Amino acid sequence: MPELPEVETVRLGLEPVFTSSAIASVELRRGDLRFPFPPRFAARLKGRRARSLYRRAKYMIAKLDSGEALVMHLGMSGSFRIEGEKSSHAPGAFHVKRSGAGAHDHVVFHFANGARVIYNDPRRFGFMLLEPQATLATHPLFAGLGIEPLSRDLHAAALAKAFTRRKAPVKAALLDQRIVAGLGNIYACEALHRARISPLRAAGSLVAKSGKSTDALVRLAAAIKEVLCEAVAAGGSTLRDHRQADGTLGYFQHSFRVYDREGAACPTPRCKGQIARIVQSGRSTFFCPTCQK
DNA sequence: CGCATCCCCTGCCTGC
DNA sequence: TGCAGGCAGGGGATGC
Repeated sequence: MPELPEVETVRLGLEPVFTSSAIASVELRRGDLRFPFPPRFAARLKGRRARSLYRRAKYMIAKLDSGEALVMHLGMSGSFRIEGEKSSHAPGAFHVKRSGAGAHDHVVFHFANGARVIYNDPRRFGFMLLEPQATLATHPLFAGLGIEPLSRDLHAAALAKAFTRRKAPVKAALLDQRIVAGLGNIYACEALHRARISPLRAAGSLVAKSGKSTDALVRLAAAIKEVLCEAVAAGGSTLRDHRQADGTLGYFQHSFRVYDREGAACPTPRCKGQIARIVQSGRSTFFCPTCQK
């Protein structure tokens, strides 16, 4: 389920576990997810401790005290859950699940303090890698990544530069990881609606002749940040509730203005339009043909 | 090179 | 009730 806000929520939940205790052992329940696990995956993690857990696009990266980086991607259906963690919430309660392996539990990290982090992924589009920290930036998965959408690097001029002469629809351009890294299908739709830009417009048509940015790109850059920030805040709330550290959608899904709302009235004030669904690059696009131009 | 299509895999929902 | 078909939030490979 994860898009960037969900990955960020998962990262926030996992960070204290990964950085406060060493990995005692790792159980692999199968040899591969999307890719085979790296050679000696469990052995290279045993005894290691993470100095940090950060996010780039939709990747989570744990910097280990061995000099290696554990890279984790949730794909379409990956999630983590935490078990066996001491909680200040319910002192004395036996809330620790004695679960046997659930279906599709593929990896279990056992930590020295007794916590377990379990990776579950029915579709197995997720993956984990172990790479030297020093060369991570040049790894094929990371070398070509575009602008981090929640950073200061995302602004109208940067979008103008990236969109110049691009004939692909702006929706496709927003999903291109080489342009904006980590914006997924839902939030691309949501951002375009908030910016009142049609997903069908050629990306290059949003750039001024001079190559400079336009009002539309100013709105788009702001809309991307705004919708992601709101979703991260919503995910963070559910995390603080201690209900889901697992990356399923938080209640922000109830705030979608267009995604999965085909046929509904456009939520833009005074707009009489109706949300439409089309397919672009093989993926659903939801938008309002009336107010998105 | 830029862009569209297809595919990896499983689960869930819809319609017959 | 069962079953077939379509669809899913990611992203890489392929081919035009």
